[in-house]
Amino acid sequence: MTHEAVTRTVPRSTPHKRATMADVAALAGVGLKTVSRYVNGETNIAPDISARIGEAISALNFRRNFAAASIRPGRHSELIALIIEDIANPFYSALTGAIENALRDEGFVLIVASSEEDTARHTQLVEQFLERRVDGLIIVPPRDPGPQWVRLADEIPALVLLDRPDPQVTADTIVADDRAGGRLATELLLEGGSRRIAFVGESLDLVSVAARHRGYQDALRAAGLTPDPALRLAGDRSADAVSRTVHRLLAADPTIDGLFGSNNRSAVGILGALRELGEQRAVVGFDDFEAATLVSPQLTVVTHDLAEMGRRAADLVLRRIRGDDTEPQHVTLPVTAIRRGSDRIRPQEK
Amino acid sequence: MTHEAVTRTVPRSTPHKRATMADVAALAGVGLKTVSRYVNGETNIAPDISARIGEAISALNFRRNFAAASIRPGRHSELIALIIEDIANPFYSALTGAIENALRDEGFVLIVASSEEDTARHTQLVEQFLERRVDGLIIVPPRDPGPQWVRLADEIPALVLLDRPDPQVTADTIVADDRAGGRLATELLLEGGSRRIAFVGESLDLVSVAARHRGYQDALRAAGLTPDPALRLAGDRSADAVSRTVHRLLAADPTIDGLFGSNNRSAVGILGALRELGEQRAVVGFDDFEAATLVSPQLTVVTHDLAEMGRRAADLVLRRIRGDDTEPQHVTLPVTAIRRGSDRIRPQEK
DNA sequence: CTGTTAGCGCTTTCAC
DNA sequence: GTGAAAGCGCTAACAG
Repeated sequence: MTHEAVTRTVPRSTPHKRATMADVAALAGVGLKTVSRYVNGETNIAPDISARIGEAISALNFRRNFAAASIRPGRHSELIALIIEDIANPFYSALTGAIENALRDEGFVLIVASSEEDTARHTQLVEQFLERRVDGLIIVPPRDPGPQWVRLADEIPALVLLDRPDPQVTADTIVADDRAGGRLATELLLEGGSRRIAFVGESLDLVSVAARHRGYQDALRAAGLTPDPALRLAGDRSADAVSRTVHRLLAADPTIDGLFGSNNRSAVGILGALRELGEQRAVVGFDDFEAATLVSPQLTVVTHDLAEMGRRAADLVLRRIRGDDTEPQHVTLPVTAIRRGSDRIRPQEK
Repeated sequence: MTHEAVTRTVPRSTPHKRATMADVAALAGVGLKTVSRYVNGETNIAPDISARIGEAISALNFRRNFAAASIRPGRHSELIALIIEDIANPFYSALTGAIENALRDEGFVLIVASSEEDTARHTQLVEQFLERRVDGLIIVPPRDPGPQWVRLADEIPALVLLDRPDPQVTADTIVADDRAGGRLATELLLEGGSRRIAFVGESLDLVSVAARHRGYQDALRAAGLTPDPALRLAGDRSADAVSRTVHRLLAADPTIDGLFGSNNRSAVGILGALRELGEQRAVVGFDDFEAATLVSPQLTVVTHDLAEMGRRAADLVLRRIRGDDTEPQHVTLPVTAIRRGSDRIRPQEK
C-alpha cells in the first residue's frame, strides 16, 4: 500500500514525460533490444530477465510509443480511415459499426470523417490521411470527387469504394444490387395494385440512385406501363425537402397511388408528407430503418445488409494491406424485400 | 505532358517507397531544414528557393510523414479518440458527427471505437489509444469501467466523460439534466391526465437512468402520488426486450395509463408493444429520434441537444490539450420538452 | 535566410 | 540469449 502511494501518477496538469524503452532498459539493467523483444512478445528471453523487465515496465508505467515504432519503413500504421457523406446520418451507423468491429478484431484502428459531399473537403481529407500514412481507406465517394481524384486515389495503399463505383479508379468496390432492388420495390407496388407509381430519390447523378431508377423503369415496362417523367422526383437531399415535394406532387396529381422512396431519407419524407396530409398511399422504401416498423401500416422495404457491406469492406482492405495484388474485386450485394404491409394500400381504403 | 508520363505513379501492387524530405532537399539542391520550413508553412524562404522546393515536391509526389514528425517530445499527435457504447446505434450518430466536425476544423482527427459496455474491451481500447499517444479521449464510460480505470484515466492527457459522471476520476464531464428531464417527462404525463405511470428504462445502475428515475419520483410525489415499484421496469437493453416487458406489464395491470420511456430504445420498445397490442396509452420519451414524428399520434419527448454535447466535448478536450489546467468542468445541458401529442392520450380514446 | 548537427523512441542488423 | 550501433523521417538548436 505504501507502494501505491509512491506509484501515484503526477497530476494531469503537469504532463509527465512518459518513460521510454531506454528508461526501462536502464532500470532493468538490460539492453535496449531485450526490452524491445519483451514488448513485442518475442520468446527468446531468459525468465529472470523477462521478470526484471516486466517489473521495470510497471514501475515506470511504460507504454510503447506506437507512432515511433511505425515510422520504420515496411511497418504499418494499422490505421484505416473511413470517409462517408455524413457520420451524423444514422444510415451510416450500421456500416461504421461493422467496419470498426471487423478492424478492431485485427488490431487496426478506425478514423472516421464526413465529406459532406464536398469535393474540396474530400480531397483535403484524403491528403491528410495520406500524411498520416493510413494503411487503407474506405470511401463512399462524393458525387463529384474532383479532377485530382484519379491521381490521388492511386496513392492510396489500399482503397475500397462503397456504394458508388468509379470506373476511373483502381479499387475494390462494393455496391448493393441497386437495379434489381429498384425493380423489386416497383414490382411489389405493382403487385399491390398500384398503377401510377412515383419514383422519389436523390440526384440521378449518383450511380446508385440512377441504377435504382433504371430498375423502377424496368419493372414498369415489364408490366406494360410507360414511365411518366412527371412522376420522377429526384434531387431532394433531406427528408424535409422530399416531404414538401411529395406534398406538391400529390396536390398536382391525386391519381398517384404508389410511391417508391429510393433511399431512407426519401422514404421518411414520403411518410411524413402522407402523415401530414392524412392520406394513405402504397409506399415501398429502399434501405431499412427503425421507424419502418413503428408506422401504421408498417413500411415495406427493399434492403441489403449494411453490416455485411461493412464487414466485406474491412475484409477487402485488410486483404490488400496483407499483400493481395490480384485484380480489383467488384462485389454486388443481394437485395431482399421485407414486406410489412405498406406495399398494398389503396387510397380509397383510408 | 511528357512530364506527366514520367510522374505516373507505380501501380498500387508495387508499393512505391514514398519520397522523404531528404529526397526533396537533394532534388531541389537545398538543405533539409529549408524543406522542413517550406512544408511547415514558414515564411522566411527566398522566392526562388521556395519555387524549386515546390517543384521538387510535386515531381517526387512528396507527402510529409506526420507520424515521424509527431514522435518529437512536446509535439501532439492531433489524434482524439471517442469510445462509446456502440457506434452502430444511431443514437450516437449526432454526437459523433458533431465531435468529428468540431475536431476537423482544428486539424484533429477522430478515432472511434465501441466498448459495447464491456469492461475488458474498454480497458484494452484505452491502453491501445495511449500507445498511439492520442492527445485526448472522449468517453461514455461503460457501466463497470473496472478496477484499473481510476489509474488508467489518470494517464490520459485530456479526458472528457459524457453522459455518465464518475467522481473517482479527474475529468471534464458533460451530462444532460437527467433528473429535471425525468421530472419534466412525468409532469407532462400527469398534465395529460395519466395517474398510473410506468417508468421504463435501462439498468438503474447507470447514473443517468437513476437520475431520470429520481425525477420521475419527484414529479409523482409533487402530485401527491406514491411511486409504485411494480411500475418500474428497468434492465432491458434492447427495444425488443422492452417491448416484451411492456406486453407483460400491460397484461398484468391494464390500469396503467401512461408510460415514460427513459431512453430512446425504451421509447421504441413501448411504441412497438402498443402497436402490436393495438392499444393506446400516453407515452413520453427521453431523447428525440426520427421515428418520433412518424408515429400517430406523434411522440412527445424530453430531449437535449446531442450535437451541442458533441461540440462541447470537442471544445473541452481541445482546451485541455492547449494547456488549460483549471479545475475540471462539470457541464449540465438543459433539457426541453417537444410536445407532439402522445402525452395526452386516454386509453378509452382508442 | 540557410545548412549542419544532433536527437525523438523505436526496430533492426550483426556481432558476441 | 543478448547488446552496441546504425538509422527510420522528421524537427530543433545553433551556427553561418
